[in-house]
Amino acid sequence: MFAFMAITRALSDENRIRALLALDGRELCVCQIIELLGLAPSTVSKHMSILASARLVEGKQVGRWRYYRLAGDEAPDEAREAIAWVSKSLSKTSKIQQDAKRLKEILKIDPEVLCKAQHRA
Amino acid sequence: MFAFMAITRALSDENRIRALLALDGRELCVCQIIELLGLAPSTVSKHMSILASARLVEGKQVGRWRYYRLAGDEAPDEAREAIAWVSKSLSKTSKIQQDAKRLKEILKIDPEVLCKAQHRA
DNA sequence: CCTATAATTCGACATGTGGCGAAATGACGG
DNA sequence: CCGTCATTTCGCCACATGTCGAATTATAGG
Repeated sequence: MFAFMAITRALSDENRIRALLALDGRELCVCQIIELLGLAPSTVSKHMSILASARLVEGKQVGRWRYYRLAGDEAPDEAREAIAWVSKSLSKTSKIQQDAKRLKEILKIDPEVLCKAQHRA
Repeated sequence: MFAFMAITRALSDENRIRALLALDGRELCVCQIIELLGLAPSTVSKHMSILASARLVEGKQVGRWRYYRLAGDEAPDEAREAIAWVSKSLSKTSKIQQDAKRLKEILKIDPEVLCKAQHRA
């Protein structure tokens, strides 16, 4: 029940939903999610840690970068089912499609360059 | 997206989840839900209206009483899928089973008597 | 080592939310 | 109509949460 409520609370914020769906089919570096959502790094970091606590996503450290991806087989059923439900319900909506489009552009940028640009802003 | 977020926000409170699952397979009068959750009538009323706005439940007025039941076929897919997911994930947990047991006792009481008892408390 | 830098943690603030009790609403029975 | 009573609405309070910027941590590369 506790674990389940962690999932529903994690899903109750629109920016977290957008971050979650951005991870559909790929890994993303934190700075790429920052770019997509247009929020402060600290805010995005907190959102991702909430998603990770709920076991909806997993993070892995690669050098200075941290990559997140959707929870895989080792995650609890309820988490994977939640992801499926969210994805099915929203992947066709205009907001999420717009994000997908914007993400394509972001992925073209070398992460190195992206992070430095954020540092200056 | 708006409608979807209404669902996830509705599901992000434990008492609302308990109320939702209590409606699995039956209609309940507001005073019965009040009794189950042990909250003030005004609080329960608000919870139910949040669930209803998200189209997870429907209310119908019968005389002085208002009955709620789970959303049926006319509800959006995402709402019905959410209910299925919640039910599948939680119906076997001890908290929800306890609620089911307690609900059986509550259903034995004449609603008329139940409401009056609450009025005095 | 020392600097630069990606990410997180911390501290502060505004806003949102769950809770209650009191007052309002609406429906039934005299 | 008028009182009774189930429920909702309103006003309020305590607390949770989203957000940011500043300070901190950890890692790569001179």
